[in-house]
Order: sequence, then C-alpha cells, then structure tokens
Amino acid sequence: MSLPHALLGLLSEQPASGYDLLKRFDEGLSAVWPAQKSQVYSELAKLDENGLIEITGTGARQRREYGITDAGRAELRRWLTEPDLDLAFRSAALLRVFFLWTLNSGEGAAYLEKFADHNHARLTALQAIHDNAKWVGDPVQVCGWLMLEYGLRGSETAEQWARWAAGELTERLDTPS
Amino acid sequence: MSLPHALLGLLSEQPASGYDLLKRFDEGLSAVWPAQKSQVYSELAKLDENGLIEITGTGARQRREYGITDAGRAELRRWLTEPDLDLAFRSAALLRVFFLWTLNSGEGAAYLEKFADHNHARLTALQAIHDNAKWVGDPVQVCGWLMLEYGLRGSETAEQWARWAAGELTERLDTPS
DNA sequence: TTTCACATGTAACCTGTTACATGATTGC
DNA sequence: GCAATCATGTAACAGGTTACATGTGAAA
Repeated sequence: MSLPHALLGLLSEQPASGYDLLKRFDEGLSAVWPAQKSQVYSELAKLDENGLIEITGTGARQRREYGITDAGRAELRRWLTEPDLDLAFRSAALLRVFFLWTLNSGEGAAYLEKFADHNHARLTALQAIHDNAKWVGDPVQVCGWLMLEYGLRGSETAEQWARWAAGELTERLDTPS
Repeated sequence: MSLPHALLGLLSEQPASGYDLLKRFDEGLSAVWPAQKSQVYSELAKLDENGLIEITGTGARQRREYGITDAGRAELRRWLTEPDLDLAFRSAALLRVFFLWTLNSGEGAAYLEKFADHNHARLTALQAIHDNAKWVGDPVQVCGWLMLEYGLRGSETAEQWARWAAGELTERLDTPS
C-alpha cells in the first residue's frame, strides 16, 4: 500500500495533476514503484475523499490540480518515520535461477549472461542520467541522487554476480563431484 | 504470473503435496517469491485442471501428492528459456528514500541507518545458512547456493550504500551549497 | 484540418493477502 | 484425552494490470 504515499510525497513538493504525476513517475520513481495511470487517477480520488489531498485549481482540458493537505503531510510523515520496513521483494528473474538445474549448463549460463547484460544496460542508462544532470544542492534532488547511486551500485553488483554465477554453473554442473 | 512456475519448478525435482511445497517455499524460495497457502492450494488446482501437474498419490489426512507432467515440464522449460526478463522491482523501503527530504536530516539519516541495520541482519542470517549447510555437488543445491550468494552480495551492497547515504544526507542537507 | 500532446477516467480481470473454517492423525 | 502437527481449503478484500473510451486545445 505505497502508491498513495508516493503520490503524497510528490505532492508535498508542489501541487500537480494526475497527468503531471504520471510523468514524474517515469522520471526515476517507477524504478522502485511502477504505477499505471488508471491506478493513479483512482488513488487521487480516494486521497481526495479522505482529505489527504485537495483540489487546488483547475485548468484547460478538465485539468484538476491537487495539493497536499495538513492531514496528508501528517500521514506522509507517519509513513516515513514509522519502522515497518519490510525488505520484501519479488523477482521473477531471480526465481528462475533456482530452477536453472533443469536446463543444461550451457542454457543456464546463457540465461545468467543475459541477466548480466540487462543489468549492464541499466547501469549504462543510469550512468548517463548521472552524467547529464547538474546536481545542485536542492534537498529534493539530493534524495533522487542517493537513489540513483543505489541503482548504480545495485546494477553493478547484480551484473558481477551473474557473470560469476554463469561460470560457476558451467563448472559445477559439467564436472560433478 | 510466476507462482505457477515456481510450483512447477519444485515439482520437477520430486512429487509433493501443497503442504510440502509451502514448507519448501519457506526454505529460501520465499526470499524472491513469497506465497500464501491459500494461493498455493488454488494454484495447484488450476495447474491440475490445465494438465501441467497431476495427482500421483494420496496419503493420510486427505493428503494429495502432485507430480509434474510432460506438459508441465515443457511449460517450465519455456518459462526458463524465453527471454522476457523484466528487472521490474518494487520496494517500499527504497521508495521512502525519495521523500526523506521532507524530514529533517537527523530523521532521514536515522531511517537510512535502520535500513542498513536490516540489511546487515539479513546478511548475518544468510551467512549462517551458508556456513551451516554442506554444499555437495547436487545441481539443485548449486542453484540454491548461487541464489544465496546473490543475497549475500546484495545485502552487503545495500548496507554499505545506506551507511554512505546517511552520511551524505546529513552533510548535504545541513550545509546547503 | 489534421495531428499531437494534454487530460481523465471506467470495466474487466488477475494476483495476492487476510481471516476464517474444518477435519485427521500422531505422540504424549 | 489432549495438544501439536498435518492437511486442505473458502470468502472477502486490496492492490495492480490491460484494454477500452472520451474529449480538449495548441500548433503546424
């Protein structure tokens, strides 16, 4: 149940429409919390109903701009400071690794190399973002920059692991002890 | 849609009941794909209906043991070899980092330190599993061992990042340029 | 005038979670 | 006899995805 909090977080920076928020999701946020537009719009309606956000203005093309309320700010703060951090994590790509023994070692290694390549591509993409942006001291940007660094380190670790694992898999499946 | 494939993977090793499978999930698999028992039982019924698994025996207390069929093995193989690997990934813990700028730097750093501690605890737990198990050359175990190594490296990277980020956050929010 | 970006949704469906419900067998 | 473990589910709900549906305004 984190989508509402992601929206509150974005709105705490500045008022925005659903359309604006969807674009902001694509700029980095979707890497840790993807969102569909249907879900964003319905969640905004729900947050409005509950008084956590409110309509602060309307524009052309039935644009509705939402702003965070004091209640919304309180809820955002509660979510950030209360200690229910679950490292819960789901990855189909990693799940597959558990079952690579059902393939032959070449196929398994190929899968791991592909996984490595994907992570390398992501690393390159993040590197480009890192190099192109001008990192001023703005607190909002600082947090984005920290997340970007997480992505860089994580992609690198994943790629190196996968290359190593491909080698180990080949060796250990082909020369059984 | 990976739960059915996780079940096929487990059953490709040996026949098992829903109850057995749930226990096997807790031994490592749940780290990358958690499953509820209600979902496991209903998914088994669905896989049976579709002919990917079949009942291979019954036991005391209405135990029903399922085995994978040829069609199931084919589907498992398809899932492993076809290249739709999405690195899609959701983490509420990391999502929060984007919004730490709404707290003061001490609170933000405290959050990151807590995140680091959690990852350290996980690292220690995985280390214990690593040290206690006897890693024979069994292909099934090799894959489990590769995953374990992923967990170790990932936890370590996450912990180190979080400690670094806590420092950066304090420094950059308290001494704005 | 036509195309593109802006802008907002609804409906159907699938996946996953939580709570509830039931009964059988083994070991003490 | 009682408790623990084995064993299987159902029902209600929450969260997330996909497809469909509609209309506005600006610029070329």
